[in-house]
Amino acid sequence: MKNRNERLMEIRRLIGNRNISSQEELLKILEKQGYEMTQATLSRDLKYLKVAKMPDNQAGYVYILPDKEKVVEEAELSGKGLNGLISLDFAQGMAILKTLPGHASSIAYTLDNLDAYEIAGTIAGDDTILLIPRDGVSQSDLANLLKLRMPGLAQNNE
Amino acid sequence: MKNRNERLMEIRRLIGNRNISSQEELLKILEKQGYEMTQATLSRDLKYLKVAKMPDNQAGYVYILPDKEKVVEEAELSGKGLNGLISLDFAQGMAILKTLPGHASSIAYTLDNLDAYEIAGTIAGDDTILLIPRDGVSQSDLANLLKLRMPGLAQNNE
DNA sequence: GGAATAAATGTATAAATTTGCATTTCAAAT
DNA sequence: ATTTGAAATGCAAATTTATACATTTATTCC
Repeated sequence: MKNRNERLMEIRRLIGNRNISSQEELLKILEKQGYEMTQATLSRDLKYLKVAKMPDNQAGYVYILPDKEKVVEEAELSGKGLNGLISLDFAQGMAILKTLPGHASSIAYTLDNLDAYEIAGTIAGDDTILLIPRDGVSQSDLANLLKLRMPGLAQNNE
Repeated sequence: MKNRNERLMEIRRLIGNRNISSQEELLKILEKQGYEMTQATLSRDLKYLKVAKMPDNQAGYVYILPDKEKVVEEAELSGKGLNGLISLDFAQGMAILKTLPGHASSIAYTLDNLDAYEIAGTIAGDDTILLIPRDGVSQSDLANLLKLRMPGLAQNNE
C-alpha cells in the first residue's frame, strides 16, 4: 500500500504522545487524520509494531510502545542535547564520556531518558559522564547503541 | 482471599518465567497448581499487577511484567524516609539506585550513615547513586542489607 | 506487458478480555 | 457474636481484539 509506512509511523507517534485505550479510539483519531482503514488492519499494525496494552491507573488501559522503538523515537523527537559530546572511552567495563565543560549533566539526562536497556545508570560530573552498562552488555553493544543515537560522535577506540 | 497475595505472587512468577499467551492458558496452569478461580478474577489480577500483553515473534502474544513504573508506586506508597527512591539495579558488581531528580545526594547521605560494612562508599549525581560494595560482598548480601535497612524498597531483579 | 507471487486489506466471525451487578468472604468495631 | 463496611469473586453480558478466508493491490520475473 502507498501509505502503510506513513500510517505505521503515525500510529507510533500517536501512541507515544497520548494515552490511548482502545483500537476503536485510535481508529477514530486516524480517521480524522484521513487514514481509511478498519479495526482489523489496526490490530495487525499494532501487532507489527509490537505495541502492548497495559493497565493504567488513570485510563484503565493504555497502549505502550516497545522499549527500543520508544527510545529511538523520543530521542529523534527531542533531537537535542548531544551536541556537547566529545569522546567515548571504555574502562573497567564502563563507559566514560567526555563533554564540553558544563555539558555533562544535560547529556546524562538525555542518556537516562533513552530508557535503554543497555544502560544501567549514569553519573555526571562537570565535563565527564560515567555510564554503567548492564551486566552482559558488551562494549560493542554499547558502542552501537550510542553510535545509533549520537551521529557524529568521535570515538577513541573501537 | 486467604491466598490472594500468594496467588498474585505466583502469577507474577509464572509470567516472569514462561511465555504465556492468554488468560485461559495461565488459568489452566494455576488450576493445576491448586488455585481455584475464574478467568474474570484473573483479568482483575493482571490489571492489578499491571501486566501487559505484547506481540511476540515466537508466541504471537505474551504477557510481560511492568517495569520501573511499578516500582515508583511502591516506593511512594511505602512513604518512609526514602521517598525519592525509584529503583535499584546491579551492574558491574555495583548497585545503581535511581531517585527522583535532586534526591540522590540526600539518599546517598542516608546510605552512608548506615555505616554498613558492606558499603565501601557512594557517589551521588542528581538522580542516580552509584553504590560501591566492598570486595567480596555479593549482590544478594547487598540486596539483603538494603531490604533490611530500607523497608519498602522494591527491586527490579532477584 | 502480463503471468505469477507475495503483501495488504476488508468482511465477518471467533476468540479473548473486561466489566456491571449480585453474592460471598473477610475484617473491624462494638 | 453480631453488625457493618469493604474487598474479592463469580456469573453473564458487553466490549475489545485477533484471525480465517476472500479479495484487492503491489511486486517480481520472464
